[in-house]
Amino acid sequence: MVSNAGLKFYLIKSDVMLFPDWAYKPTWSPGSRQIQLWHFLLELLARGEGGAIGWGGEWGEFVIRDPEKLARLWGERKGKPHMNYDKLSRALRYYYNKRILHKTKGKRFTYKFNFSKLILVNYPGYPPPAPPAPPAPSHQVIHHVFTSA
DNA sequence: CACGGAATCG
DNA sequence: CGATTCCGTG
Repeated sequence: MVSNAGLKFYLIKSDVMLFPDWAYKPTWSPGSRQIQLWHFLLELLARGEGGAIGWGGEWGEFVIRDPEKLARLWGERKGKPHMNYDKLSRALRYYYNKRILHKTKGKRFTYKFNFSKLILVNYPGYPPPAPPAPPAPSHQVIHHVFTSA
């Protein structure tokens, strides 16, 4: 992992993933509030932990390989020992209206992040006035994905 | 499994 | 507000 100009880069299965700092808050920031579910999912995905959850075919798509294990992990993080996939998935469904996630229909346990909307929802000041970064060619494509609506 | 209303909580 | 809990419906 490499930090640079408020952005973090993660190497995952030979793909370079980029998350803005605010999007990668495994712990609670200055505001000191509880971890959010989609933060938690990005955290597991970024680590490429592989077991419970992993990236899917399309950009931003992910597949829950072991739903009950994921629920158990999530429950541990939140101190909810009775967490299960039924309840976790309800929380995911609430993300549909918030435009953070949507379901990949037909594909079991498969959802997809709306990365650009994620930025709008959680970082109202986006995009920053001056994004003058002279990015390395390898990062430029991905940076563009994030900055375009 | 997936969806979404409703009540409830911290 | 962002879940958690519970549950009826398809």
